[in-house]
Amino acid sequence: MPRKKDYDENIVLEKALNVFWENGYKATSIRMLEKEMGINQFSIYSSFNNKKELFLQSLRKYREYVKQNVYKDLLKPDAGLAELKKFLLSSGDSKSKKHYAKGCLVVNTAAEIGNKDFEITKEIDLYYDFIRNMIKNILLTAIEKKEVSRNINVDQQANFFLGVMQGISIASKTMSKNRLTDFVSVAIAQLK
Amino acid sequence: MPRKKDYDENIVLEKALNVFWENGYKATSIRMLEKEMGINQFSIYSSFNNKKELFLQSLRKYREYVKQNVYKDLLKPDAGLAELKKFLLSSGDSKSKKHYAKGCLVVNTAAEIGNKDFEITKEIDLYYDFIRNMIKNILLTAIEKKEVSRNINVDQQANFFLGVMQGISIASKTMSKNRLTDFVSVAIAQLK
DNA sequence: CTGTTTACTAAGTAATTGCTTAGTAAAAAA
DNA sequence: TTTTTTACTAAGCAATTACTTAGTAAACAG
Repeated sequence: MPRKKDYDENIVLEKALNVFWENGYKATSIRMLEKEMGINQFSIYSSFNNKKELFLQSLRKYREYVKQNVYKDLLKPDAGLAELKKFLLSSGDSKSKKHYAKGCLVVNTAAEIGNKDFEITKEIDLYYDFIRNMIKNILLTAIEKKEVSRNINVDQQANFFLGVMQGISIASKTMSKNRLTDFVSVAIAQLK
Repeated sequence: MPRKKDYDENIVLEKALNVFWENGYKATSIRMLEKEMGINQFSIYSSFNNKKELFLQSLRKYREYVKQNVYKDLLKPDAGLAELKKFLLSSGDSKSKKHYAKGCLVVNTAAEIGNKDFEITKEIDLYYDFIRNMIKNILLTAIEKKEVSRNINVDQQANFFLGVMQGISIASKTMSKNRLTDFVSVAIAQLK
């Protein structure tokens, strides 16, 4: 019977995800991936077929990652206006931690590849669906908790905050914390 | 005395701008530029020094371009709430015209290069300053015209709409017209 | 005309791109 | 142990990358 793989595909995929996140799709070379994933090119191709499929799998892994990390608090069933506020206001702080903000991998990908590749666009859509749904649930909870008016249009507001989050991802790369806070504050305040 | 150039540097720069706009910085090769600009590589290098400087000049040209085209109506001294509304609501329509939306070159560049290159970041900042200032003037006019309350925080609102416009640029690449309209409608409605 | 200066064409540079292949190592069924 | 199957290393592939260089063409002062 065959020899066993020396590496865990899940672990090297997460490392690949981080290289793509740091550099973007085009600017990430197989040699960079080889180095960061800690395996030979041959192994990359035997496990992930080609660069694009490795990227597609990275996008899927990213969705998993943010659910368990970035959006953890927002996904709790009782998350309401307070959690949304806290999350958005802290979105600008990532810049102070690191030398520069990486932004959201999906937003970066939308900017780089947009609607040019069908399969990549499908992954972008899936990510947006996830965000939109999460926000919708938060708003419904906020209504239950009487934190916001019953009269708000939940779907419309979910699309608004999805757009705002795309803006934040870009803005956090170059804009100052104060200006980002202005942006987010107005977005939240309009919920009355 | 020397021979004259066979091409107009202003014209070929505008063509270069469009190649960068369509493909992004990294994905644009000198061969592509050579072909679209209609001149030999030697001429590109003799006029623009290297790829990065050609890109920096393209970013400056882009600012000129949008002032004379995209933001023309918004830059009129009497532009107020009506013009802002009209502009934002029509931002999503660019998608219906073309096969896919190119978005804003500066937003695409912010996503691709972010804060990694000092000179490029400087150009991004200059563009944002221009947008922020334009919005501020529109809001001041809108107050004069009593279209919005005297009590709004003009600087804060300008940063808000700057963020919204970054969101629109990304969102217009993959999101549907209806969802974009939701996003923009809420952004405008909060001005009361 | 001649001489000087710059612009052109076209070929070439080394380095890097995504991907493959030839040869060897290891795991376990027989 | 032998055989089969897959995983590894390392070298190699053609194509493309940003950029240069050698040689020729054109503009015009003298």
